[in-house]
Amino acid sequence: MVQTPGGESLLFLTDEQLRKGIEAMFFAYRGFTADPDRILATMDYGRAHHRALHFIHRSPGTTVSNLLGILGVTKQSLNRVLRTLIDDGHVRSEKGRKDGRERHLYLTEKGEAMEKQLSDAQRARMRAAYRAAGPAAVQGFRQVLEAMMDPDLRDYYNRLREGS
Amino acid sequence: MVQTPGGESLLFLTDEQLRKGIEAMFFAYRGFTADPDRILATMDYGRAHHRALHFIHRSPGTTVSNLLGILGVTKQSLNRVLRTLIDDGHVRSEKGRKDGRERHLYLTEKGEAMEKQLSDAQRARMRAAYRAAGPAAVQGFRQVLEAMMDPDLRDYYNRLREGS
DNA sequence: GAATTTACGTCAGCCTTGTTGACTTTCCAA
DNA sequence: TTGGAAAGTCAACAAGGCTGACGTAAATTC
Repeated sequence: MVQTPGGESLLFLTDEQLRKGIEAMFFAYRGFTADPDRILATMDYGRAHHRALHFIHRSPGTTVSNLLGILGVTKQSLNRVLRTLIDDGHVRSEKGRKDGRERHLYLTEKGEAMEKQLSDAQRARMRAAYRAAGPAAVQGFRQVLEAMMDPDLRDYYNRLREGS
Repeated sequence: MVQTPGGESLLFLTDEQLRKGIEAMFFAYRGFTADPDRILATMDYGRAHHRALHFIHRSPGTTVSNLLGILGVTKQSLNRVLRTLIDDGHVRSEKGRKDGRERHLYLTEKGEAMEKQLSDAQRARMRAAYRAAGPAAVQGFRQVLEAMMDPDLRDYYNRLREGS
């Protein structure tokens, strides 16, 4: 048992522990995306569409460049996804009133319904995991994930509806 | 504040909390893969190669079909990746002694060196996050992630070097 | 001993989602 | 009024998933 001068355990910082953490992230992320992926496969959409829907739902009226920053893809890549969502009537794009260059993005009713279907499935898995692990574990979960983010993404994360 | 009859807080199960957890997973996973991705880009490899290296390092002598189960891809997809790793001398494939149909996979010295370079970077980020969050948080982190996995993947996860 | 099954490899073709690079249109602001 | 930012679009390409089909060697079963 490794002990610091102060007496706290450092067992959790061994390479073996760190590898377990890495593997946990890998396998958990698979579970995390599995349910929405199954639903998306039945429609003609992919994970990229889900991500766009999620963040537009979360920040209605967000601009394209804001979304680019959050998603970390090129505008060509985002545009392809956005194009299909708009054409299919899931997303509405509105020219900015103040700055006419910007496009503000909103979900239509149809888009909201689809977002709900996807996030219901994803939240169900998250809820089950939270319930199984308990509130204290959930707090630790969030703390470690937050510490793992790149600083600029952490800012985005914290600004998304100051809900904590 | 939502309270159960027993008195524990259920605030952590609100939709808003669940959404924050979903976003935390999304942003954290980006950070999680960022460092190895940067290194891989300089070589001619991708994330798929990293995954194969990781699990071959972890379970030397593992078979192709075992790896297929862990990674959850088709053999055609894995084979493309494995082919280049073998051709480049990072992975060695050995016909099974007991069962000659199986191929057992090992990292060469070169492969071990590359795996180390990648996992050093990934562990450094994980270590920093663990250190920032503390041992109690790490335990919670692992609990929630484990609960989020599909059951069969959880079994794989637990069988990977019974290190806990 | 023959037939079947299993493990692996490979060819061909397709899709999604990422990338660069170049170019246009629109529009704000100095 | 002009320079630059925001957005959209076209073209081409790559990684890494997928399906389906087929071949071979080895083990297993009948």
